[in-house]
Amino acid sequence: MTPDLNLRISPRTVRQETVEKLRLAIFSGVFQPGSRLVESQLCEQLGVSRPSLREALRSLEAERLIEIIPNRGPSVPSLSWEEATAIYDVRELLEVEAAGRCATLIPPEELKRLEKSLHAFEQAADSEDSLARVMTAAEFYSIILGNCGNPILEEVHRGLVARISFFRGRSMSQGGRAQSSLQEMRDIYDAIAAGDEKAARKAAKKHLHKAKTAAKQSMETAD
Amino acid sequence: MTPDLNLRISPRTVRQETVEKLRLAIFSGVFQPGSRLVESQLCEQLGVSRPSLREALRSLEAERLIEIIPNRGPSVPSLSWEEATAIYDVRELLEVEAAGRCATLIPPEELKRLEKSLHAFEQAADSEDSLARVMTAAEFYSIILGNCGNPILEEVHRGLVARISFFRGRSMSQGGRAQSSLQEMRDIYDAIAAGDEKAARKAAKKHLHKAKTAAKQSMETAD
DNA sequence: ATTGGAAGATGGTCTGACAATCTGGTTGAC
DNA sequence: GTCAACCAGATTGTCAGACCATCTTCCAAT
Repeated sequence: MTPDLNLRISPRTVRQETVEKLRLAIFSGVFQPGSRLVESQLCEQLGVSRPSLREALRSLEAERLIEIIPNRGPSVPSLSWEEATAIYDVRELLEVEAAGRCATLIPPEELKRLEKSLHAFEQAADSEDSLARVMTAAEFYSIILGNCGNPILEEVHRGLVARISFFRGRSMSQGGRAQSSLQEMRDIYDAIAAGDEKAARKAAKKHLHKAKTAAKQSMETAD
Repeated sequence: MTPDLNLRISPRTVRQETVEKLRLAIFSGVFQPGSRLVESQLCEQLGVSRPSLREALRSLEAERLIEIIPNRGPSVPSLSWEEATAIYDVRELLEVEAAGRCATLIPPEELKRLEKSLHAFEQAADSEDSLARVMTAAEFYSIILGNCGNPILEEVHRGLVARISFFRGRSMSQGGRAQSSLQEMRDIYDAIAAGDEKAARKAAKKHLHKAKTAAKQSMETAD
């Protein structure tokens, strides 16, 4: 068995970079939800031609990161609370399963990485950098999903999390949320480290429920 | 509250039709897995320009229905058994949840539709039309997923099912598979009709396990 | 005030072109 | 005869420019 023959260099095309730049812009909130994205403006800002930009927009549309209405063009969708709830529910389904599988499957070196990422989140939780909180928390999940033995689970999860990144940023900024989140993540880590599948599922479920509640509150107190 | 103002006509663009035509072509096996899709040829066959075609290809790429390697172009990915297994496992997670929710949520008229689609599958199972079997079975699931109260669950499920359509066609052609599938689907229907959430989950789980096993066998007996 | 239409903005689509890269076969050296 | 280097064709990546269809907005006429 050849070990991960990923040596194939993949030339970075203009379109790929465009997709990544736009994706990052959406995550970081440069484009507010509901705002329209005008092709000619984006072309100028990104320095790419219209065909390249449009291909990039199609990719993002298929990822559901933007909406494209015929003859009106692309815009950043503003998630309703109903949709966000639906996403959180599916996330719960996936994360609980992943945490459970991870508890029996994760190799020692990956467990080490998980511990490190937990510490990184701990530091971020103490700081005021809400972007760092979201990033380190995402890293923590990413390791769990990456070690659940099912790449599809990971892929689907990534897609869903991307769509609620806007909510995560806000709920993580809530007073006290980061600290309680940290405790919940510690519980997940402890369960996985102990190889206790059932406890891992339970901890993951609890964490998701709390995250959902926090998101809802941040929603209601907004503007 | 205005009731579902979906009157907004959506003009069918060239690109949308191109996406649908290509998707259908992949489902029905016109493009064999592993085969390359040459842009210039597709343009001629579909009667669209290269920009339009390329946008359509980007959409399909994001849906994971095709793979695009830089400087080598698009091709239909040939699913390994490992990947197919991973997809079946996630499908199970989603379908079990959907069947369970559906049991308590489905309104009477939708239950009627579900019954009808079960009968349609029954007829298809007796015939030799394997495409009809796959289509009617898909309809059955579609109704369940559409009434689970979570549109995201439905959306993710649709995406996954699309990727294993190739396998479904083959396993449905296996001797006896359609009949045993019919019985399993009856069990799911009965549980939902009775409003028995637990039984619905159990039946859905059993069905998926059997479908997975059948897919594996059809895989092993192939060329 | 409402309706109707005209003008500008924007997206949808096409044509054509050129450069970068890949592929396969041919040639040449050993 | 085998292997390596190389060259030509095929294919994709990217761009520029254009045109028509549609939407939006604003102004004028009733």
